[in-house]
Parts: sequence; structure tokens; C-alpha cells
Amino acid sequence: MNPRGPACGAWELLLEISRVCRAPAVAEEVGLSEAQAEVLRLLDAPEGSPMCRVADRLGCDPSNVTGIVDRLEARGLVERHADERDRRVKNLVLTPAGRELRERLAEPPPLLRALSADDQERLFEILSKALRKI
Amino acid sequence: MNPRGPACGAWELLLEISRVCRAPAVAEEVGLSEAQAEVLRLLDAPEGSPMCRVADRLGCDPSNVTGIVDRLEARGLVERHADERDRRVKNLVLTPAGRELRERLAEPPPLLRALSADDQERLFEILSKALRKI
DNA sequence: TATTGTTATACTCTATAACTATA
DNA sequence: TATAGTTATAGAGTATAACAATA
Repeated sequence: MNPRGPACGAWELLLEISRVCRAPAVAEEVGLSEAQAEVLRLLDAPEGSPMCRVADRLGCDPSNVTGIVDRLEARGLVERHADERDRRVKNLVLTPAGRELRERLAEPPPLLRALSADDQERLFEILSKALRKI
Repeated sequence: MNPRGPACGAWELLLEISRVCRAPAVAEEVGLSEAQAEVLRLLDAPEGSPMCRVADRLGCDPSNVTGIVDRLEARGLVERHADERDRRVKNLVLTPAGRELRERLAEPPPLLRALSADDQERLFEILSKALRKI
């Protein structure tokens, strides 16, 4: 146990797990960068997502999204659809290939699948609680 | 609940939490990049760590560590100490300033501190179990 | 011969500032 | 005027390959 308390210990483990699992999960696939995989992950609405919303959720400047999306588009994973109501806006939409890759990337790592069903649910519960406290 | 099961849901939340908490925690401080913060985090042994070991744990090519450590060294956070037994090796050692910053970075985010002590311990237990299954 | 760390190169991510086209 | 997205630029991370020093 971490001498600085359970929150500190849990934070340490959470960082460690996300670090050792994230990169391999992405690298196994087509060789997406983390930012590209992240954008794919954020595209959860079927009607698509304005680029500014993606930039917001990504926590980075909108200018960066341009380049990341350029590369995803070049691979045929997303498309820019002009918004009809506000022609300044471009909605990002997953192509079928993008949707398929997105689902493969959402697969939990072996490390989590190895937990018992009970532990998986308890973990889910606790992390949900934490996220509700933002 | 995630329709694809609790492991999938937990993985989704774990990624989300690590994403929203990691960057701000680092940015609040001196403006370290994530890679730099990560190297600081990995420097847990008091006697220091060979650069190749850092590269291993970072999961990147050793050539990258050179640059990251250059910047940490320029800020006076780490030092390269030539190993006496094997003169090819350079051991990375935290300076007092580096040690202090490293501890501040280990502080758990508000989101985890807001959990009850019981939940914090349960979370720690489950993540420990998961990490033992690598 | 093999290993540690470095350099050189090319690509990607990131923030900032300036620009465009809409609103 | 304000907003959505782009371009230009510079600093940083990343992989690969080639190298020097040491083992």
C-alpha cells in the first residue's frame, strides 16, 4: 500500500495501467497515433461532431484538429460534412472503416478482462462515481 | 452501463479519467510535457536509473530519452551520473528540485480525492489485482 | 560482437498568432 | 464583432538508422 494513502496509490496504479495498455492497444492496429485514436474514440454521436467540439473535448487548440483529421481522412476513417444550418461548421463523421476500427480500439486490455466479473463491475461503479464528481 | 460489458465500460472510464486528469495536473506545474513528467515519475529508485531502463519502461526508443533528459537536465531536475562499474551506462538521478516536483506530480486529482476512503481502498485493491495479471 | 547512449532525419503533436468565410 | 476552421511557425515527442565508446 502506498504510504501516502489509498487515493495516491490508486492514482499511481491508474496512471500505470493507462500507460502500459494505451500504446500497445493502438500500435497493434494500423499504427494510429494516440491523438488520432483519441479523436476516433470521441466520435460517439452518430450524426457526427463539429470539429470545435472535438477540439474542446481533446483539450487542445482547434488548429491541431485540422492536421489530425487530415490524416484520419487520408486513411478513409472519417469525413468532413459541411453543416447545413451553419456553413462555418464541419461535422466529423466516421466512415464504415472508421466505425469498425473505433470498436476494435474500445476493446478492454487483457489486464482488465482478467479480472472477475464482480471486480469489473465494482471497478466500473467506483470510476463512475469519481467521474460524477468533476 | 456499457452494453458491451463491465470490462469495456471500466476501460472506457479509465481512459477518460486518465485523459482529463493527466494534462491539467502537469500543466499546473512548471509546464512540463507529459513525457518529461513521465520520466520524473519513473525515477523511483534512490540510486537512480540507467537511461536504457527508462527507455524500456517508457516503451520508446532510447534515442528519444536523450532529448527528454536534456530538457529535464537543463531545468535542473535530473542529473546524468556515469556508472562506475560499466562506463557505457549513465544513471539518471533526481536533484532535490526534481524530487520535490516529482512528489507534487504524484498528488491524486480532486476527482479521486472526492471518493470515500472505502472506495479509494477498493479501487486500489482492484487495480492492484489487475496489474498483477500482466 | 553486443550494448549504451548519441546524432541525424523525417513525421506527428502542440501552442500561438494571423487569416478566411461565415454569422 | 464574434465564431469555425485553416495556415504558418516553432518547440517537443517519436521511430529508424548510423555511429562512438565500452563491454
